[in-house]
Amino acid sequence: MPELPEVETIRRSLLDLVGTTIDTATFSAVAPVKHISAAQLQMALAGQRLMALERRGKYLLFRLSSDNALILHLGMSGRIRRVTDDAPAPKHTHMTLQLSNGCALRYVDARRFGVITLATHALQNPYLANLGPEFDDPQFTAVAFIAQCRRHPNLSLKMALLNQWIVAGLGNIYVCEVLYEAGLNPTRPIASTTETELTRVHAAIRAVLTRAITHGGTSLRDYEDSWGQKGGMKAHLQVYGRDGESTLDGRGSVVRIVQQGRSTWFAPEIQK
DNA sequence: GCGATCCTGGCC
DNA sequence: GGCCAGGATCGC
Repeated sequence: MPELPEVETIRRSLLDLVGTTIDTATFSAVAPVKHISAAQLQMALAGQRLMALERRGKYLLFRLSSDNALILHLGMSGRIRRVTDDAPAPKHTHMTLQLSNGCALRYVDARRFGVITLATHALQNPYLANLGPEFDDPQFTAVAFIAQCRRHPNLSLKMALLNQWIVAGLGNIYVCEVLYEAGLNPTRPIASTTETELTRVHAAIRAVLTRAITHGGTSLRDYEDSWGQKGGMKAHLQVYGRDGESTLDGRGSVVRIVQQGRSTWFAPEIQK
């Protein structure tokens, strides 16, 4: 479900918990814990102080006093909720962190496409190993972006932005929005694009993600931050989910196509 | 590259 | 019952 802006919004909603200690960590029998057993992870988390909360692409990183980091990915349906009472855990609660301030964090993920894992110091973890740069990294320049794109000439623009190695954090919503803003057809292969066009894509990535974070992400169905607050970016989407309608700004009409099994929305008259 | 696959749930 | 869903990996 969540892309970079949603994960970033969740991260910010958790920042007041930095400095608290994880008293206990418990897992469901089918928790999507990877590369370590739930029992080992439970031991690695108990008694740990939460030193910092970071984000890498769509991954949320809980830095621990042991120098390890708890890594969470929310997949399609993952949510993180905080609770201060002892209300029963909702269905599909796969991890509960009981914190020293009396608050508990719940990781809820119906489809279990998410990931719960542990990284050692320096964030050694296979899930983070092949991630591309952050969109706001000073080293993520238009020149660097174009150079990475040119290594994959056969990829369509849609697929190039959706994989996580050219730039990290984009998902289906924001890829559609970025390509609308750049005025490019999502089916265009990288090889057919000019430097100018890719420079526009680079600028659009930065603009769209920044705007989405400002609005607290996009709540289509069930995305909320850890307080249960929905994001307001949906009201600003130009093309995503609007097949048969006009773009939000009224400049064109939106169609839906399918690329490698994923829906793409775009406005053919505007995106060439 | 492309489709299949991992899952559950909501909607038509 | 069928289709769709904010993701990513793994085959051929």
